[in-house]
Amino acid sequence: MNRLPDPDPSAPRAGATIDDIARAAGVHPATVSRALRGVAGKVSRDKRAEIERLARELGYQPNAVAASLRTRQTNIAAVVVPDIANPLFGPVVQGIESALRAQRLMCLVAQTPQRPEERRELALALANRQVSGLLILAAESDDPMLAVARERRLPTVLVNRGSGDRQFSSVVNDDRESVRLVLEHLAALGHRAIAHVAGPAASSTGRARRDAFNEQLRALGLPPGRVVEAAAFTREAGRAAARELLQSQERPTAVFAANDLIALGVLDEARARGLRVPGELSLVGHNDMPLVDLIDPPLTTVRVAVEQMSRQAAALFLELLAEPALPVCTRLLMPALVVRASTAPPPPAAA
Amino acid sequence: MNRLPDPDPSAPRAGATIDDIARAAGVHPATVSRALRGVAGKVSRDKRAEIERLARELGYQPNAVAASLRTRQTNIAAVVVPDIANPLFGPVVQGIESALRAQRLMCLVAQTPQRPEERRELALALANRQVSGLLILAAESDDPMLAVARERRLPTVLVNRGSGDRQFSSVVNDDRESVRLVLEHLAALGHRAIAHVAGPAASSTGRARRDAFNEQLRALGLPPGRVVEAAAFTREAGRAAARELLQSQERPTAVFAANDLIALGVLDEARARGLRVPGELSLVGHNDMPLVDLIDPPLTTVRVAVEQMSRQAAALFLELLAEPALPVCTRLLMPALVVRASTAPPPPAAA
DNA sequence: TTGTATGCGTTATCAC
DNA sequence: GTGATAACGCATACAA
Repeated sequence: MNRLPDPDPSAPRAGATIDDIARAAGVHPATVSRALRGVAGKVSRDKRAEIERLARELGYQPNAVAASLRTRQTNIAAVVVPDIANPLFGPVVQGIESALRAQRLMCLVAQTPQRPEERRELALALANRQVSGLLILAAESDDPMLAVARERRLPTVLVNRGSGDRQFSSVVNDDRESVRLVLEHLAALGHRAIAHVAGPAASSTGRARRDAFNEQLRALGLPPGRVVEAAAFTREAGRAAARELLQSQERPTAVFAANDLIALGVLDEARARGLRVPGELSLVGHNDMPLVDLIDPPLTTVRVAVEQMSRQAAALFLELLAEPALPVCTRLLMPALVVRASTAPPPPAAA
Repeated sequence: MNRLPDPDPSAPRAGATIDDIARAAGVHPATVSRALRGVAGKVSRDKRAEIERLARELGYQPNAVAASLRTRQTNIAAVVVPDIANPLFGPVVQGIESALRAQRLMCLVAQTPQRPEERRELALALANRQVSGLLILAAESDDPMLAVARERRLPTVLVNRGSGDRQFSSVVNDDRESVRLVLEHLAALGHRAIAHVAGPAASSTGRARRDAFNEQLRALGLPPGRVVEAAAFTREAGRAAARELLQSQERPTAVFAANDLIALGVLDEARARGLRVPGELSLVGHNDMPLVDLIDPPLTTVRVAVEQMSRQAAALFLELLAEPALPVCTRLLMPALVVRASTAPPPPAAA
């Protein structure tokens, strides 16, 4: 015999189960289960009422873990994000959570570990918890998490990064368009010496924007621009990268930063060197994160359709849950240039 | 008989269970369980090795849901937060998640619904999923979630809001100290007509800062200041509240906003009215959120010990899990004034 | 419409 | 050390 006295010997309060209700109502547990879940046309009007009354009376609360074990579904979405505090990812997660919870899905949120091994472990842990699927923000290329997703056949949506091999559905900003908008704007102002502070090569957006940068420069008939790589999408990394860029002899007249944070770092460095922005140096960021409209000077940047991104990601995820065999698809989001005051024509001398 | 063909008739890939391994190894499932969990001194060296080998070979992955059902613990912490995208809460959640995952706890993150009824439902849903406990950010007073936490005996930590009735442990900024720092600073600059744009009365920080405002004004021998209430902790609400404040005849010479977002709204409104900040109006925010150092003018504000907050919240939560009967405790975090350029002496005429 | 039987995958107790 | 057994709480196929 096993009365399971293990977990807690003090046995605070049992908490009624379906069996308790069945006993009280003089019916079989199966009937209670059906009644409480409102299975249509399967339980008589009065019995149902009685069962519901008793459930309320006994303070019955269903055990979702037990139900999950039986039905093999948890209704939990795993959201994996590099950094919740990031001003781009935060809003995306917030949008995803809202959309998903409206469909009765809860979100297990985990931050992406650095080491590949830990990433793999994370994905495995998530899979072992039987999550319904994965939403991965800013996955890196060849991410071990993707391998796990494939092995375990987890419905997966990539957000803000495409899968190079088109193995997973994704929702991403159209980075080539972003870059085109920026460069056209700078070219129209008269800039020809344009540099790019790229994001880490490990990130697909980092690579995509860098490639597009070179490509669009050519397309616009501009000379090749210098590219330096920031070690991360942070203000500090941006500043470090800018140091290299701004101390050289042929200083660019305009800098396109891979994201706003990096742009702020560039701004820090320009300030430190006494360079006026935009007088001596034009600066463009990317993402239009909150408050960049209030800094001095208000930052010209590219607005990513964050709301669309989270909406579409959630929608795609739900489709995938409903139809796991759904063909892989990529949804491109159109960016918009937001011209503010950090860009101006180049100084006469340099033009 | 029931082979449970219900969930998925296509039956993609079984996925080995403990029983499969037991069969393959010619031992009892219980032994496999013990071996795989590394229960000390309970299974022979060689049998364990063999079992581990087979587990690897069969690609065994434990089903955490089943284990949770049996052990009655999920190792999932529920983090409830008004808005993940909020520049204060985002970092707090990020810190909590990091600290908790280091202890093998996953975070179910949910955003606080507006309606009390929905809040109650959320808390119930969380409890029904058998989460190990709750971390609630910015709980409102008389929050139905707290009632559920009590009823269901869920280990609960309140973050950035105290529970009025001291029923729950909490980690909060010392708001009285915050206000003291601000008012001393403004008084030292020579301000006497100081107003406060308060947060919603429903929030404990809103109330706490407002009360402290009146109290500290008296303590410093300053005349009572006007208080207007913003409908929410947002830039828009701040602007709306400021409208009321700045159009009146006896305009204050300094405004203390309940948080930075509200302060930005006040700044918007001041700008719209052609008021120079800090020349004609000094402005102080609260929280020192990212980028307020870069806006024009750089905002004088109060820095909340965000990292400490998440660290302590996680630590307190873990203590509570280990010892549910832990006496209720409140951990106060010391704020720091960050003086930047949005504050200056009042204009001569008004001084 | 309701009851019966069984299993989801794991772990704890008890006896050997 | 190991096996046998019995749950954890719920939900379904099937029979009645």
